[in-house]
Amino acid sequence: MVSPERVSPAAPPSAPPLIPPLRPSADNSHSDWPPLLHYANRLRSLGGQLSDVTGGLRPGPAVPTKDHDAIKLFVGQIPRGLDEQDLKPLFEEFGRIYELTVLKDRLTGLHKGCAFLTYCARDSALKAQSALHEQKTLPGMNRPIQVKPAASEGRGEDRKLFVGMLGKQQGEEDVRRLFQPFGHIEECTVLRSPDGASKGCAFVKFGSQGEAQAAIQGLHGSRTMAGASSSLVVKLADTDRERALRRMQQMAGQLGAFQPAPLPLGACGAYTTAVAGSSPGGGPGTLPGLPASIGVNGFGPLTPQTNGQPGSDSLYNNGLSPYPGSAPGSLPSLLLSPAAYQSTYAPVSTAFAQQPSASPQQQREGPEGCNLFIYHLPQEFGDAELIQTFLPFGAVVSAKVFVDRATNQSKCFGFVSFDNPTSAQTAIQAMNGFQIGMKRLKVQLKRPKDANRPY
DNA sequence: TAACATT
Repeated sequence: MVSPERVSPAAPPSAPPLIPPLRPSADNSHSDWPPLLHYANRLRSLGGQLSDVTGGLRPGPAVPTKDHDAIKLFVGQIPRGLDEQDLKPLFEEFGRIYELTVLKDRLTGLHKGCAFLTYCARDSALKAQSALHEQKTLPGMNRPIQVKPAASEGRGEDRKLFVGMLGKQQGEEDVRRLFQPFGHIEECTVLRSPDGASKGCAFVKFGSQGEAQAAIQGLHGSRTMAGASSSLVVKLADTDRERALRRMQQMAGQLGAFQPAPLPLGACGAYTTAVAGSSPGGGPGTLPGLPASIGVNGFGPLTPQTNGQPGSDSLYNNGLSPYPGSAPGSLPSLLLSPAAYQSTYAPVSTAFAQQPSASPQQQREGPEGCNLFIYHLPQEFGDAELIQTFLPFGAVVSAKVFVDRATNQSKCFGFVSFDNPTSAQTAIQAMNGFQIGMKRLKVQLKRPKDANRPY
Protein backbone atom coordinates (compact mmCIF):
# COMPACT_ATOMS: atom_id res chain seq x y z
CA MET A 1 0.00 0.00 0.00
CA VAL A 2 1.27 3.33 -0.91
CA SER A 3 0.12 5.82 1.60
CA PRO A 4 -0.32 9.10 -0.17
CA GLU A 5 1.76 11.68 1.48
CA ARG A 6 0.62 15.18 1.01
CA VAL A 7 3.25 17.78 0.57
CA SER A 8 1.98 21.16 1.30
CA PRO A 9 3.15 24.37 -0.32
CA ALA A 10 6.58 25.81 0.07
CA ALA A 11 7.57 27.93 2.97
CA PRO A 12 5.97 31.33 2.81
CA PRO A 13 7.94 34.02 1.01
CA SER A 14 8.65 35.76 4.26
CA ALA A 15 10.84 32.93 5.41
CA PRO A 16 14.27 33.13 3.81
CA PRO A 17 14.88 30.10 1.65
CA LEU A 18 17.20 27.66 3.32
CA ILE A 19 18.79 26.84 0.04
CA PRO A 20 18.42 28.57 -3.26
CA PRO A 21 16.17 26.72 -5.62
CA LEU A 22 17.66 24.57 -8.30
CA ARG A 23 17.49 25.77 -11.81
CA PRO A 24 17.22 23.23 -14.50
CA SER A 25 19.86 23.84 -17.09
CA ALA A 26 19.87 22.93 -20.70
CA ASP A 27 22.90 20.72 -20.65
CA ASN A 28 22.54 17.12 -19.76
CA SER A 29 25.58 16.81 -17.54
CA HIS A 30 25.39 15.69 -13.97
CA SER A 31 27.24 18.73 -12.76
CA ASP A 32 24.14 20.54 -11.61
CA TRP A 33 22.79 17.64 -9.65
CA PRO A 34 25.16 17.28 -6.76
CA PRO A 35 23.51 20.31 -5.16
CA LEU A 36 20.34 18.29 -4.98
CA LEU A 37 21.96 15.64 -2.86
CA HIS A 38 23.59 18.30 -0.86
CA TYR A 39 20.23 19.86 -0.39
CA ALA A 40 18.75 16.60 0.71
CA ASN A 41 21.46 16.05 3.23
CA ARG A 42 21.09 19.48 4.65
CA LEU A 43 17.38 19.03 4.97
CA ARG A 44 17.94 15.84 6.86
CA SER A 45 20.45 17.42 9.12
CA LEU A 46 17.96 20.09 9.93
CA GLY A 47 15.98 17.47 11.74
CA GLY A 48 13.09 19.01 13.55
CA GLN A 49 13.11 22.00 11.32
CA LEU A 50 11.78 19.83 8.57
CA SER A 51 8.28 20.47 9.67
CA ASP A 52 8.87 24.09 9.05
CA VAL A 53 10.04 23.44 5.58
CA THR A 54 7.19 21.19 4.69
CA GLY A 55 4.67 23.26 6.51
CA GLY A 56 3.20 20.10 7.94
CA LEU A 57 2.63 21.69 11.30
CA ARG A 58 2.10 25.15 10.12
CA PRO A 59 -1.34 26.64 9.81
CA GLY A 60 -2.24 28.01 6.45
CA PRO A 61 -3.36 26.55 3.21
CA ALA A 62 -2.67 23.06 4.47
CA VAL A 63 -4.76 21.30 1.87
CA PRO A 64 -3.98 22.59 -1.55
CA THR A 65 -6.59 22.06 -4.16
CA LYS A 66 -5.82 20.88 -7.62
CA ASP A 67 -7.37 21.93 -10.87
CA HIS A 68 -9.95 19.62 -12.33
CA ASP A 69 -7.70 19.10 -15.30
CA ALA A 70 -4.57 18.41 -13.30
CA ILE A 71 -2.28 15.70 -14.59
CA LYS A 72 -0.77 13.02 -12.44
CA LEU A 73 2.84 12.58 -13.44
CA PHE A 74 5.01 9.54 -13.18
CA VAL A 75 8.58 10.29 -12.22
CA GLY A 76 11.13 7.61 -12.93
CA GLN A 77 14.86 7.09 -12.53
CA ILE A 78 15.00 8.58 -9.07
CA PRO A 79 17.91 7.56 -6.82
CA ARG A 80 16.62 5.40 -4.00
CA GLY A 81 18.18 7.70 -1.52
CA LEU A 82 15.81 10.53 -2.28
CA ASP A 83 12.48 10.74 -0.55
CA GLU A 84 9.58 13.13 -0.97
CA GLN A 85 11.26 15.90 0.95
CA ASP A 86 14.36 15.62 -1.19
CA LEU A 87 12.42 15.71 -4.39
CA LYS A 88 10.01 18.43 -3.51
CA PRO A 89 12.31 21.40 -4.12
CA LEU A 90 13.26 20.10 -7.50
CA PHE A 91 9.68 19.88 -8.67
CA GLU A 92 8.43 22.97 -6.91
CA GLU A 93 10.35 24.90 -9.48
CA PHE A 94 7.46 24.42 -11.81
CA GLY A 95 4.57 25.17 -9.54
CA ARG A 96 2.73 24.29 -6.42
CA ILE A 97 2.69 20.60 -5.65
CA TYR A 98 -0.58 18.97 -4.75
CA GLU A 99 0.72 15.53 -4.06
CA LEU A 100 4.08 13.80 -4.27
CA THR A 101 4.46 10.17 -3.41
CA VAL A 102 7.52 8.01 -3.74
CA LEU A 103 6.51 4.52 -4.71
CA LYS A 104 7.49 1.91 -2.19
CA ASP A 105 7.31 -1.83 -2.34
CA ARG A 106 4.17 -2.80 -0.58
CA LEU A 107 5.82 -5.59 1.35
CA THR A 108 9.31 -4.39 2.05
CA GLY A 109 8.61 -0.70 2.01
CA LEU A 110 11.65 -0.29 -0.20
CA HIS A 111 11.91 2.76 -2.41
CA LYS A 112 11.10 1.70 -5.95
CA GLY A 113 13.01 4.48 -7.65
CA CYS A 114 9.97 6.29 -8.93
CA ALA A 115 7.18 8.54 -7.74
CA PHE A 116 3.81 10.01 -8.57
CA LEU A 117 3.59 13.75 -8.73
CA THR A 118 0.53 15.91 -9.12
CA TYR A 119 0.73 19.65 -9.39
CA CYS A 120 -2.14 21.85 -8.40
CA ALA A 121 -2.12 23.27 -11.88
CA ARG A 122 -2.09 21.35 -15.11
CA ASP A 123 0.31 23.87 -16.56
CA SER A 124 2.93 23.14 -13.91
CA ALA A 125 2.91 19.50 -14.89
CA LEU A 126 3.40 20.34 -18.51
CA LYS A 127 6.27 22.66 -17.68
CA ALA A 128 7.92 20.11 -15.44
CA GLN A 129 7.56 17.45 -18.07
CA SER A 130 9.14 19.49 -20.81
CA ALA A 131 11.94 20.80 -18.58
CA LEU A 132 12.85 17.53 -16.94
CA HIS A 133 11.75 14.51 -18.88
CA GLU A 134 14.84 12.84 -20.28
CA GLN A 135 16.66 16.14 -19.80
CA LYS A 136 18.62 15.30 -16.68
CA THR A 137 20.16 12.31 -15.07
CA LEU A 138 20.04 12.20 -11.32
CA PRO A 139 23.26 11.27 -9.55
CA GLY A 140 23.93 7.59 -9.48
CA MET A 141 21.41 6.81 -12.21
CA ASN A 142 22.29 5.47 -15.62
CA ARG A 143 19.28 6.80 -17.40
CA PRO A 144 17.76 10.26 -17.51
CA ILE A 145 14.87 11.14 -15.26
CA GLN A 146 11.38 10.33 -16.54
CA VAL A 147 8.61 12.84 -16.06
CA LYS A 148 5.44 12.01 -17.92
CA PRO A 149 1.75 11.53 -17.35
CA ALA A 150 1.18 8.46 -15.21
CA ALA A 151 -0.20 5.42 -16.96
CA SER A 152 -3.35 5.83 -14.90
CA GLU A 153 -3.96 9.10 -16.70
CA GLY A 154 -4.80 7.04 -19.70
CA ARG A 155 -2.84 7.44 -22.85
CA GLY A 156 -5.68 9.11 -24.68
CA GLU A 157 -8.34 6.46 -24.67
CA ASP A 158 -9.30 6.81 -21.05
CA ARG A 159 -10.12 10.45 -21.60
CA LYS A 160 -12.10 9.87 -24.73
CA LEU A 161 -15.80 9.34 -24.50
CA PHE A 162 -18.28 7.90 -26.86
CA VAL A 163 -21.57 9.75 -26.79
CA GLY A 164 -24.59 8.03 -28.20
CA MET A 165 -28.25 8.86 -28.57
CA LEU A 166 -27.69 12.46 -29.47
CA GLY A 167 -30.32 14.29 -31.39
CA LYS A 168 -29.65 14.31 -35.10
CA GLN A 169 -29.72 18.06 -35.17
CA GLN A 170 -27.15 18.49 -32.41
CA GLY A 171 -23.84 19.76 -33.67
CA GLU A 172 -20.41 20.07 -32.13
CA GLU A 173 -21.37 23.24 -30.35
CA ASP A 174 -24.36 21.65 -28.67
CA VAL A 175 -22.28 18.72 -27.57
CA ARG A 176 -19.59 21.00 -26.23
CA ARG A 177 -22.16 22.92 -24.23
CA LEU A 178 -23.34 19.69 -22.73
CA PHE A 179 -19.93 18.47 -21.68
CA GLN A 180 -18.12 21.66 -20.92
CA PRO A 181 -19.17 21.76 -17.24
CA PHE A 182 -17.15 18.64 -16.62
CA GLY A 183 -13.81 19.91 -17.76
CA HIS A 184 -11.60 20.97 -20.56
CA ILE A 185 -12.68 19.53 -23.87
CA GLU A 186 -9.76 18.77 -26.12
CA GLU A 187 -11.71 17.34 -28.96
CA CYS A 188 -15.32 17.10 -29.95
CA THR A 189 -16.51 15.39 -33.09
CA VAL A 190 -20.01 14.54 -34.13
CA LEU A 191 -19.97 11.52 -36.41
CA ARG A 192 -21.60 12.24 -39.71
CA SER A 193 -22.33 10.44 -42.88
CA PRO A 194 -20.80 11.88 -46.03
CA ASP A 195 -23.88 13.96 -46.70
CA GLY A 196 -23.25 15.75 -43.44
CA ALA A 197 -26.14 14.24 -41.51
CA SER A 198 -25.32 13.46 -37.91
CA LYS A 199 -25.19 9.81 -36.98
CA GLY A 200 -26.47 10.73 -33.55
CA CYS A 201 -23.20 10.05 -31.84
CA ALA A 202 -19.98 11.81 -31.07
CA PHE A 203 -16.57 11.53 -29.53
CA VAL A 204 -15.55 13.90 -26.78
CA LYS A 205 -12.00 13.96 -25.48
CA PHE A 206 -11.32 15.57 -22.16
CA GLY A 207 -8.06 16.88 -20.78
CA SER A 208 -7.96 14.23 -18.11
CA GLN A 209 -9.40 10.91 -17.12
CA GLY A 210 -11.06 12.46 -14.10
CA GLU A 211 -13.03 14.89 -16.19
CA ALA A 212 -14.10 12.12 -18.50
CA GLN A 213 -15.31 10.05 -15.56
CA ALA A 214 -17.16 13.02 -14.17
CA ALA A 215 -18.95 13.49 -17.45
CA ILE A 216 -19.96 9.83 -17.52
CA GLN A 217 -21.30 10.13 -13.99
CA GLY A 218 -23.10 13.32 -14.74
CA LEU A 219 -24.52 12.69 -18.15
CA HIS A 220 -24.96 9.02 -18.94
CA GLY A 221 -28.63 8.23 -19.01
CA SER A 222 -29.38 11.61 -17.54
CA ARG A 223 -31.71 12.82 -20.26
CA THR A 224 -33.17 12.00 -23.59
CA MET A 225 -32.23 14.34 -26.35
CA ALA A 226 -34.87 15.62 -28.72
CA GLY A 227 -35.23 13.19 -31.56
CA ALA A 228 -33.32 10.41 -29.84
CA SER A 229 -35.03 7.14 -29.13
CA SER A 230 -33.52 6.57 -25.73
CA SER A 231 -31.53 8.31 -23.10
CA LEU A 232 -28.12 9.78 -23.63
CA VAL A 233 -25.23 7.35 -23.70
CA VAL A 234 -21.89 8.45 -22.33
CA LYS A 235 -19.15 5.90 -21.97
CA LEU A 236 -15.47 5.43 -22.60
CA ALA A 237 -14.70 5.06 -26.28
CA ASP A 238 -13.50 1.66 -27.35
CA THR A 239 -9.84 1.00 -27.07
CA ASP A 240 -8.09 -0.41 -30.10
CA ARG A 241 -8.25 -3.81 -28.51
CA GLU A 242 -11.97 -3.61 -27.93
CA ARG A 243 -12.42 -2.49 -31.50
CA ALA A 244 -10.54 -5.51 -32.75
CA LEU A 245 -12.63 -7.72 -30.54
CA ARG A 246 -15.79 -6.13 -31.78
CA ARG A 247 -14.76 -6.71 -35.35
CA MET A 248 -14.12 -10.33 -34.67
CA GLN A 249 -17.44 -10.80 -32.96
CA GLN A 250 -19.04 -9.14 -35.92
CA MET A 251 -17.41 -11.62 -38.21
CA ALA A 252 -18.43 -14.51 -36.04
CA GLY A 253 -21.99 -13.25 -36.10
CA GLN A 254 -21.97 -13.16 -39.84
CA LEU A 255 -20.70 -16.67 -40.15
CA GLY A 256 -23.19 -18.34 -37.91
CA ALA A 257 -26.23 -17.43 -39.92
CA PHE A 258 -28.66 -18.08 -37.11
CA GLN A 259 -26.90 -17.61 -33.89
CA PRO A 260 -29.25 -17.27 -30.93
CA ALA A 261 -28.42 -13.69 -30.07
CA PRO A 262 -27.13 -11.87 -33.08
CA LEU A 263 -24.74 -9.13 -32.18
CA PRO A 264 -26.21 -5.79 -32.95
CA LEU A 265 -24.55 -3.61 -35.45
CA GLY A 266 -22.51 -0.72 -34.25
CA ALA A 267 -24.87 1.66 -32.57
CA CYS A 268 -24.13 4.52 -34.89
CA GLY A 269 -25.02 2.35 -37.77
CA ALA A 270 -28.17 1.28 -36.11
CA TYR A 271 -29.22 4.84 -35.61
CA THR A 272 -28.88 5.46 -39.29
CA THR A 273 -31.13 2.72 -40.47
CA ALA A 274 -33.99 5.14 -40.47
CA VAL A 275 -32.28 7.14 -43.19
CA ALA A 276 -32.22 4.16 -45.42
CA GLY A 277 -35.77 4.55 -46.51
CA SER A 278 -37.79 1.48 -47.37
CA SER A 279 -36.28 -1.54 -45.83
CA PRO A 280 -38.14 -4.64 -46.89
CA GLY A 281 -39.31 -6.93 -44.17
CA GLY A 282 -37.11 -9.66 -42.92
CA GLY A 283 -35.53 -9.19 -39.56
CA PRO A 284 -32.46 -10.96 -38.34
CA GLY A 285 -32.39 -14.52 -39.45
CA THR A 286 -35.17 -14.13 -41.93
CA LEU A 287 -34.11 -14.77 -45.46
CA PRO A 288 -35.68 -12.51 -48.02
CA GLY A 289 -37.27 -13.54 -51.20
CA LEU A 290 -35.02 -13.26 -54.15
CA PRO A 291 -34.99 -9.91 -55.82
CA ALA A 292 -37.61 -9.78 -58.51
CA SER A 293 -35.43 -7.76 -60.79
CA ILE A 294 -31.74 -7.95 -60.41
CA GLY A 295 -29.82 -4.80 -60.91
CA VAL A 296 -32.75 -2.45 -60.83
CA ASN A 297 -33.63 -2.26 -57.22
CA GLY A 298 -31.69 -5.35 -56.54
CA PHE A 299 -30.60 -4.60 -53.03
CA GLY A 300 -33.06 -7.10 -51.67
CA PRO A 301 -30.58 -9.75 -50.78
CA LEU A 302 -28.40 -7.22 -49.08
CA THR A 303 -30.95 -6.02 -46.63
CA PRO A 304 -31.54 -8.86 -44.23
CA GLN A 305 -28.27 -8.26 -42.46
CA THR A 306 -29.39 -4.92 -41.19
CA ASN A 307 -30.52 -6.14 -37.87
CA GLY A 308 -29.86 -2.92 -36.05
CA GLN A 309 -32.82 -1.72 -34.12
CA PRO A 310 -32.74 1.98 -33.54
CA GLY A 311 -33.01 2.76 -29.92
CA SER A 312 -32.41 -0.72 -28.70
CA ASP A 313 -30.85 -0.43 -25.29
CA SER A 314 -29.26 -3.77 -25.78
CA LEU A 315 -26.82 -2.01 -28.00
CA TYR A 316 -25.03 -0.89 -24.94
CA ASN A 317 -25.63 -3.76 -22.65
CA ASN A 318 -22.96 -5.85 -24.23
CA GLY A 319 -20.31 -3.54 -22.91
CA LEU A 320 -19.14 -2.58 -26.33
CA SER A 321 -19.48 0.65 -28.07
CA PRO A 322 -19.36 1.51 -31.73
CA TYR A 323 -16.36 3.07 -33.25
CA PRO A 324 -15.88 4.77 -36.55
CA GLY A 325 -14.10 2.68 -39.04
CA SER A 326 -15.28 -0.56 -37.56
CA ALA A 327 -17.09 -2.87 -39.87
CA PRO A 328 -20.50 -2.54 -38.25
CA GLY A 329 -20.94 1.08 -39.15
CA SER A 330 -20.57 0.32 -42.79
CA LEU A 331 -23.32 -2.19 -43.12
CA PRO A 332 -26.38 0.01 -43.13
CA SER A 333 -25.04 1.71 -46.20
CA LEU A 334 -25.99 -1.40 -48.07
CA LEU A 335 -29.54 -0.26 -47.69
CA LEU A 336 -28.97 2.84 -49.69
CA SER A 337 -29.67 3.22 -53.34
CA PRO A 338 -26.76 2.36 -55.59
CA ALA A 339 -26.04 6.01 -56.18
CA ALA A 340 -26.04 6.83 -52.51
CA TYR A 341 -24.08 3.69 -51.95
CA GLN A 342 -21.17 4.99 -53.94
CA SER A 343 -20.71 8.05 -51.84
CA THR A 344 -21.61 6.44 -48.58
CA TYR A 345 -19.16 3.70 -48.96
CA ALA A 346 -16.11 5.67 -49.86
CA PRO A 347 -14.93 6.73 -46.41
CA VAL A 348 -15.61 3.35 -44.95
CA SER A 349 -13.39 1.73 -47.47
CA THR A 350 -10.49 3.70 -46.12
CA ALA A 351 -11.00 2.15 -42.76
CA PHE A 352 -11.05 -1.27 -44.27
CA ALA A 353 -7.87 -0.61 -46.14
CA GLN A 354 -6.16 0.37 -42.93
CA GLN A 355 -7.55 -2.43 -40.87
CA PRO A 356 -8.34 -5.27 -43.21
CA SER A 357 -11.04 -7.52 -41.89
CA ALA A 358 -9.66 -10.57 -40.29
CA SER A 359 -10.31 -13.68 -42.28
CA PRO A 360 -13.10 -15.45 -40.49
CA GLN A 361 -11.48 -18.78 -41.03
CA GLN A 362 -9.01 -20.48 -43.27
CA GLN A 363 -9.88 -19.85 -46.82
CA ARG A 364 -11.30 -23.07 -47.90
CA GLU A 365 -13.03 -24.42 -50.90
CA GLY A 366 -16.30 -26.11 -50.62
CA PRO A 367 -17.12 -29.17 -52.67
CA GLU A 368 -17.10 -28.96 -56.42
CA GLY A 369 -19.93 -26.77 -57.64
CA CYS A 370 -20.09 -24.82 -54.40
CA ASN A 371 -17.38 -22.31 -55.10
CA LEU A 372 -18.04 -19.02 -56.78
CA PHE A 373 -15.71 -16.66 -58.48
CA ILE A 374 -16.92 -13.09 -58.22
CA TYR A 375 -15.57 -10.28 -60.26
CA HIS A 376 -16.25 -6.55 -60.50
CA LEU A 377 -16.49 -6.16 -56.78
CA PRO A 378 -16.46 -2.56 -55.66
CA GLN A 379 -13.00 -1.47 -54.73
CA GLU A 380 -14.04 -1.00 -51.14
CA PHE A 381 -15.54 -4.44 -50.71
CA GLY A 382 -13.79 -6.51 -48.09
CA ASP A 383 -14.37 -10.03 -46.89
CA ALA A 384 -17.09 -8.86 -44.56
CA GLU A 385 -19.05 -7.21 -47.34
CA LEU A 386 -18.62 -10.25 -49.50
CA ILE A 387 -20.07 -12.43 -46.80
CA GLN A 388 -22.90 -9.98 -46.29
CA THR A 389 -23.75 -10.10 -49.92
CA PHE A 390 -23.87 -13.85 -50.26
CA LEU A 391 -25.09 -14.96 -46.88
CA PRO A 392 -28.76 -14.77 -47.91
CA PHE A 393 -28.28 -17.61 -50.35
CA GLY A 394 -26.95 -20.18 -47.96
CA ALA A 395 -24.28 -21.06 -45.47
CA VAL A 396 -21.09 -19.34 -46.52
CA VAL A 397 -18.12 -21.53 -45.81
CA SER A 398 -15.60 -18.93 -46.81
CA ALA A 399 -15.40 -15.59 -48.51
CA LYS A 400 -12.21 -13.98 -49.64
CA VAL A 401 -11.56 -10.77 -51.47
CA PHE A 402 -8.17 -10.72 -53.09
CA VAL A 403 -5.94 -7.94 -52.05
CA ASP A 404 -2.83 -6.68 -53.69
CA ARG A 405 -0.10 -7.42 -51.26
CA ALA A 406 1.89 -4.33 -52.09
CA THR A 407 -0.88 -1.76 -52.04
CA ASN A 408 -3.32 -3.52 -49.75
CA GLN A 409 -5.98 -2.65 -52.30
CA SER A 410 -8.66 -5.03 -53.33
CA LYS A 411 -8.12 -6.63 -56.68
CA CYS A 412 -11.87 -6.42 -57.11
CA PHE A 413 -12.37 -10.11 -57.26
CA GLY A 414 -12.88 -12.82 -54.76
CA PHE A 415 -14.31 -16.18 -53.92
CA VAL A 416 -17.29 -17.35 -52.00
CA SER A 417 -17.86 -20.97 -51.05
CA PHE A 418 -21.12 -22.44 -49.93
CA ASP A 419 -21.63 -25.77 -48.30
CA ASN A 420 -23.91 -26.99 -51.07
CA PRO A 421 -24.24 -26.54 -54.83
CA THR A 422 -27.82 -25.32 -54.69
CA SER A 423 -26.90 -22.27 -52.67
CA ALA A 424 -24.15 -21.56 -55.12
CA GLN A 425 -26.53 -21.78 -58.05
CA THR A 426 -29.08 -19.60 -56.30
CA ALA A 427 -26.41 -17.03 -55.64
CA ILE A 428 -25.35 -17.04 -59.28
CA GLN A 429 -28.93 -16.59 -60.38
CA ALA A 430 -29.52 -13.74 -58.01
CA MET A 431 -26.25 -11.93 -58.07
CA ASN A 432 -24.67 -12.38 -61.46
CA GLY A 433 -25.14 -9.06 -63.21
CA PHE A 434 -26.12 -7.35 -60.00
CA GLN A 435 -25.39 -3.71 -60.46
CA ILE A 436 -23.35 -1.79 -57.97
CA GLY A 437 -22.55 1.71 -59.04
CA MET A 438 -21.44 1.60 -62.63
CA LYS A 439 -20.36 -1.99 -62.52
CA ARG A 440 -22.16 -5.29 -62.58
CA LEU A 441 -21.01 -8.21 -60.54
CA LYS A 442 -19.84 -11.24 -62.40
CA VAL A 443 -20.69 -14.34 -60.45
CA GLN A 444 -19.67 -17.69 -61.84
CA LEU A 445 -18.65 -21.07 -60.64
CA LYS A 446 -15.00 -21.06 -59.87
CA ARG A 447 -12.95 -22.91 -62.42
CA PRO A 448 -11.92 -26.28 -61.17
CA LYS A 449 -8.24 -26.51 -60.38
CA ASP A 450 -7.32 -28.71 -63.30
CA ALA A 451 -9.26 -26.74 -65.88
CA ASN A 452 -7.21 -25.01 -68.50
CA ARG A 453 -4.38 -27.40 -68.01
CA PRO A 454 -2.88 -28.62 -71.24
CA TYR A 455 -3.82 -32.22 -71.99
C1' DT B 1 -10.68 -7.26 -72.53
C1' DA B 2 -9.81 -10.49 -68.74
C1' DA B 3 -9.28 -11.49 -64.17
C1' DC B 4 -10.09 -17.96 -60.68
C1' DA B 5 -7.85 -19.32 -53.24
C1' DT B 6 -1.55 -15.12 -53.12
C1' DT B 7 2.55 -13.87 -49.54
